[in-house]
Amino acid sequence: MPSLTYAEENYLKAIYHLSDGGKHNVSTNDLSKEMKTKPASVSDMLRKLSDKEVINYRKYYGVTITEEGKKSALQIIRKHRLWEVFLVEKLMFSWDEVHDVAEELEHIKSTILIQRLDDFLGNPKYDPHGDPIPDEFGDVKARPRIPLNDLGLNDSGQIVAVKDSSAAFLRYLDKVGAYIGARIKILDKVEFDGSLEILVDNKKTLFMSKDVAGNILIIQS
Amino acid sequence: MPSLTYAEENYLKAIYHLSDGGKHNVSTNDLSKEMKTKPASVSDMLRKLSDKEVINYRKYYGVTITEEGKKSALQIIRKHRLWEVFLVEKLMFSWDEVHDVAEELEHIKSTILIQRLDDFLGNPKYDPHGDPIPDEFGDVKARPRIPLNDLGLNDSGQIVAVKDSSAAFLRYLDKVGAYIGARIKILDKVEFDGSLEILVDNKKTLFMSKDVAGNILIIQS
DNA sequence: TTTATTTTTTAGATTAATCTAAATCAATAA
DNA sequence: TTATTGATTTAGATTAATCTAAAAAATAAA
Ligand SMILES: [Mn+2]
Ligand SMILES: [Mn+2]
Ligand SMILES: [Mn+2]
Ligand SMILES: [Mn+2]
Repeated sequence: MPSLTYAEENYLKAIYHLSDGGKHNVSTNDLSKEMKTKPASVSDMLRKLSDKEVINYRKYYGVTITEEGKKSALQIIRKHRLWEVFLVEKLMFSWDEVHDVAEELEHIKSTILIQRLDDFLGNPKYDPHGDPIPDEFGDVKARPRIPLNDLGLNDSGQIVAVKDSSAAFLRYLDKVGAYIGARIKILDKVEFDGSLEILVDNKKTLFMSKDVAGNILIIQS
Repeated sequence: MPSLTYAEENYLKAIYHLSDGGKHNVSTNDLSKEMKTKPASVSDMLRKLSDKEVINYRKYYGVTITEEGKKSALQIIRKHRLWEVFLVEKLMFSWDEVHDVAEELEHIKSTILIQRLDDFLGNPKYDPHGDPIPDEFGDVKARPRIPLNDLGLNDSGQIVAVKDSSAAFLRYLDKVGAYIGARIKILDKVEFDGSLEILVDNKKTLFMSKDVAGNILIIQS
């Protein structure tokens, strides 16, 4: 694996995410938006990443991630998610507080550190937002997850992840009492605006907008 | 406290240490040696640190650290040492493995992270090398410590810290069975080369060179 | 108290990561 | 199929952290 700078790691991770794990092409403008840098800066960075052979770059046609790049990206994601677990499980952070700190911790370079952190945490399979943690070889246990939106009336399932990990969204979920692991059932779907009424843990009913429901990921059952 | 870059933090910490906590003046060449950079680079950096008012810099006459600078340095040292405790106590690192990783972790910017790490570790007062951990206000519980060298024949005491934290030295101590907390007594002092014979925990006798003894710190008793 | 030596600073480059402004390419629309 | 538009790249700067080589200042030696 080529050695990447801090900034290169962040770009590569963004490319991995925006391409949905390498499935699609990513454009300069999309990256520019994601990274909050100007398109010109992105072009510069793409040349560097291409030189290091972690992406395939054809000028004017966007990028795809290489197999090598995917491996590197998955190691960064692994670190990010393990640190998130550490912060929540051991340091009592709430799930809306961990992202920015993990964004820094993910760049600490030490293989042994991550191995031992993984063991210390009991080799967790998912992070606090329900996202799978790649193993040391980059293998990911992907569960099939669908947006809460896609359930029909009277369907039921379990919340397993969130699509949006912003503090604002997570705090909203805390407030209304939606959490990962919660069992839910669709009591009503409003035609007009796509909003839902759901039953949480056979106990509490909850109204939520289409927008919110689209960011909650479910395993149907 | 002014915000410092990664490199600025490392220089400031070096200045703090080389000046023995602000007691002495530090020269450009000394810093250059410590930081493994050229004197020219040090001069550049001193101007920057001076602009941020963490050091007093008089061209050609070296630097002293300001009160503000001392505070900043102590926060970095606090983080470094807390992370070292974490690595040893929780992740099963040995005391000779922690330094380089802590050197990176100390730069993670998050007040809440350090507060919670401190609590998680049970508010330790000393790091794995016996060095005191400054509290959140920068207050340090300094114990009087003397080099093992300075003890006289039949004097006894307890190992509380090491002066040299290099992996080589620490592994040597592991090998011969000297550790922090060990009770020791001077059985013999060789005039010729300053080497010592000591009794460890009333059990095991140990020979060590003057050089080694000078890097072991003791509280006499 | 001159001269020589050592230390320190300045000048001028380089690399990484960013920016703005200008140029260029590709896709779309007439 | 050409013109327009929007996306992307290139050119030229800037800031941070380093370097080498040269100049200047302080210290030590004669
Ligand atoms: Mn990051
Ligand atoms: Mn996450
Ligand atoms: Mn450091
Ligand atoms: Mn230490």
